Amino acid sequence: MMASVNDEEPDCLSEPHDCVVRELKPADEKTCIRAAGIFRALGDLSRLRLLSLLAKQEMCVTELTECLQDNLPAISQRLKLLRAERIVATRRQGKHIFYRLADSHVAHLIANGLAHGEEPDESSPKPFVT
Amino acid sequence: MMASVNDEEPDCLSEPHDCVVRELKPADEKTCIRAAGIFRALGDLSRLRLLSLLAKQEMCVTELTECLQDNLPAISQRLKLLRAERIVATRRQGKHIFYRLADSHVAHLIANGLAHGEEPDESSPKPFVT
DNA sequence: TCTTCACTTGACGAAATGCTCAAGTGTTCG
DNA sequence: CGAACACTTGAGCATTTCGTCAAGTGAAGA
Repeated sequence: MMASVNDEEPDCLSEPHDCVVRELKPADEKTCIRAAGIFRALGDLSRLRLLSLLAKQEMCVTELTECLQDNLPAISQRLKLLRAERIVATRRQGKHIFYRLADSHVAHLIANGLAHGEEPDESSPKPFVT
Repeated sequence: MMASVNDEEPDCLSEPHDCVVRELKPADEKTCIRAAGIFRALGDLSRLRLLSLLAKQEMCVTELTECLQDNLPAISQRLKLLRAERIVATRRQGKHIFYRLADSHVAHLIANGLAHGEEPDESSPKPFVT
């Protein structure tokens, strides 16, 4: 079950090359967990499409359904996950529930990601098979 | 197989409330696909930890293995995926292969995500069950 | 050339994820 | 109150994804 950690001293490290940085630690664990959760939530095509709409303006579920041409429970499930990650926030108005991006930080993240996605590709996009 | 698109006119839209935005379209499809791919790649705890190291400095695979206390094939698989998404780039130096973040855009995205992850949580983090 | 080191790849099983359908909540209006 | 509307939730299934082990590749040095 445990990952078999490489406890043998590799020559690579005992016999140092340019940079030996064995002491360097990854970012704080909780921070990573939270950030990974956000990225994972953004890392789904259907959810990102939905968020690209909410980045433009607040919308209710039925409107999202209409704009995305998808069925309502599917949208609702996605919104539920996005709410759990606090990427979107809600507001009730009568029978309608309006969704919006939770904060400007999230909005920037999405805008930046989409901006990067727009960049021209030198080589092929590579759909990556595991 | 096809999503059962809501082709009935919902009262919600025929009888407009504050904003009726049925014409609003999500961001360009290719852009979304590419962006979602990047976000998905960042949205895994192990990979994000790895990237948080590369955000600090270029490292070879063995060094990453040491810093992350994980086994080498696992790291290599993650790097393969990150390379496919062009999030990291490589450089060969003798027997070593050094990895670094592919560009500053990606670096910003990671930095922003981690910064957001650091923010204090008002309510519970909610590990979201599907 | 033959070995060693550094790393990559393929294959397979376990776990997580996403969608769909059916049923359930909560709000408004007659 | 009771029906209609807007949405949420639960369960089950089909994929996708991730880690692990074993085998493979490529550069460097003896």
